[in-house]
Amino acid sequence: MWRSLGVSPEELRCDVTLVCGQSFRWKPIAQNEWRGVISSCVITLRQTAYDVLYRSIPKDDVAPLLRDYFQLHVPLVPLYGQWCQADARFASVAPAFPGLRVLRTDPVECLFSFLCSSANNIPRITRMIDALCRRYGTRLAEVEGTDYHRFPTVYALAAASEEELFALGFGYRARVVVTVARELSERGEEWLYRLRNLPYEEAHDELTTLPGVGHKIADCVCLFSLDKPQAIPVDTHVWQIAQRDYLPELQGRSLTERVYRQIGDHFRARFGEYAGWAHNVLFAAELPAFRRRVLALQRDR
DNA sequence: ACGAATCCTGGGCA
DNA sequence: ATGCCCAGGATTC
Repeated sequence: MWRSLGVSPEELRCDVTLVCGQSFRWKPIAQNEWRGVISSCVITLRQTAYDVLYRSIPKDDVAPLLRDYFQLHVPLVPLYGQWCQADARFASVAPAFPGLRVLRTDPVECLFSFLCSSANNIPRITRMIDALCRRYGTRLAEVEGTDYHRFPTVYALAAASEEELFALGFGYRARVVVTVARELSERGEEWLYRLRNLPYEEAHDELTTLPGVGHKIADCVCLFSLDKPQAIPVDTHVWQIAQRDYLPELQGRSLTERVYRQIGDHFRARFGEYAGWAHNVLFAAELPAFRRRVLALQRDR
């Protein structure tokens, strides 16, 4: 039996939000339906013309969990209005991506997901995370013939062997995952959760003390799981966007630490407190999987 | 401080 | 078929 989340498509659209590389745990199971795991719940979402509906196993009423996960306390429509005012370029792509929110994912899940992201692509990262959960995560339920697992704890990952992860197809990331898991199990998982209470810059710098975590991954974890909406992860796509649309004087330069910071500062100055959310829309418009939407929008004008 | 090579793998492309 | 390039990067030199 479906329950209503009571949120309009302008405030939340699942189609892009769930599969644009913030979380790698959602799978489309039918037209306008997705299934994934949040915490220890297997959740099914259905987008309708007026609302988002949900079902969950085993708990029934996971509305509070979902409202937190989608950060529904943040009104998105006014932010889109503000960003369109601030930037003509944003205004030209935003209509193709209504309701695109930044998720509030679990920090452990977020960190290990992005440790797998280096020199990689979204479909493959999704497969790797899937393998990781199946192998090291607690099994939660079987739904329609598919097993769903909780994301592994750092302690489970710390007990894994590099060889085994390599065999699962992690490549050179196998070592990074195991190393960070062992370091975090010594510091305790709480160390990571406590970063939510620190200012953005401090949380960012703390994260880079972990081996294999540079600016980009630190910013991903800050934005998608640590309540730092001003964090701007500059990946190759954002680097392209910055050179092409915002800071043409950077063309021909390379993405050094200084340049990285300069790009983030530019976005923060332009888009304000929730710059990371705005950046996420521009980023999605750049992904191969969604670029057609932008083209279609521009054709219709 | 900067730039380049290196690391696993899979898909797209010439 | 084969080789090359690139994909949500960090590290080393």
